[in-house]
Amino acid sequence: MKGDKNLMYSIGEVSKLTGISTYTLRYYEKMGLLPNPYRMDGKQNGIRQYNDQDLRFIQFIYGLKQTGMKLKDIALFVEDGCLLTQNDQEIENIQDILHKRIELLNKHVNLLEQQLEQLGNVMTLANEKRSFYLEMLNEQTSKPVKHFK
Amino acid sequence: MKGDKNLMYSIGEVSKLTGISTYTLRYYEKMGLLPNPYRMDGKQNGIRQYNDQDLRFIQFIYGLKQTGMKLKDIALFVEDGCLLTQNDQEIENIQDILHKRIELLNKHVNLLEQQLEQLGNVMTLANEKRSFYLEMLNEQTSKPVKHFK
DNA sequence: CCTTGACTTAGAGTTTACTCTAACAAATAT
DNA sequence: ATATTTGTTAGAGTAAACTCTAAGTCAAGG
Repeated sequence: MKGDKNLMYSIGEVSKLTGISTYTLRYYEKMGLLPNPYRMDGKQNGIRQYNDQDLRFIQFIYGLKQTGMKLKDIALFVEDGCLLTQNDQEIENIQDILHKRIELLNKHVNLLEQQLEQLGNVMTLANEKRSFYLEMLNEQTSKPVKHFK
Repeated sequence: MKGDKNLMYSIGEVSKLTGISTYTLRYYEKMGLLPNPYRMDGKQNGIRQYNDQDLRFIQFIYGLKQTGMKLKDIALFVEDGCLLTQNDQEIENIQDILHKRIELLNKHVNLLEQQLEQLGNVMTLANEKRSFYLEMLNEQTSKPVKHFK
């Protein structure tokens, strides 16, 4: 709880803080990427209220998405996470759930490592090509310009 | 020309060598990601023939795509490249084209650097979460299992 | 009181990037 | 000679991931 402001945020505020549109936030919720947030009671019954923990969770999930995890895989990950908080589940299942989550994370970390490698390769190639173009530019400018017109 | 086999490849061979489907290769060509390849003359007039240089180009382009460059941006990049081989262009334009290509590559390299950073963050978080789950698993297994059933 | 603005929902529409189908041609295999 | 394979085209279909619309609720400001 250290450093937490214990504030609640509307979907609009979360949208501004994360850069994810409200459409997309609701869509992610529907798709099972985000657990159902608390809703206000009384007259404003139904309005979503996010806390700091929710916000951090959304940012983590978005990080997974941004680095190429499929929405369906993220949903799987989140689904298992939700089961962990259901105390009425049989205790034996928790081990299976933990194994599944660990496996999913392992799979993603592997993917990230591959991406890292490919990214490096493309950067090298891009830099090489850039140097080539820069060289061409130099040649262009050092020689008197020929006009064909 | 060193190391080149100077072979020609059909679209099917290119597909097998690159792992890109023939549908996708033709689609990329239509979208302007790949310059029009040579076609056979005579009776087999119309059949695409790719050489080693084409193959390397396709692989570079695919690398850009795989690391998150939008097809439209790749098309822009390629479009400018094609102009370079049109000798009837006015010479002044070549400098502009080189500047544009360098700018596009700079933009992409920046994007890649950002991705690299985000990737690192997500990996750290994923590893942390994984450790947490592993710890939970250990606690689970060291204690006698409680049955609620 | 009434407008403005932020929220709610279900569901329709859009964009991107393929992915495939249909209909046909030409070369190779049986 | 016929069947199979591999190619050609235009254009239709699909899946994922948004993105928006329509119709409505609620509360604060002028």
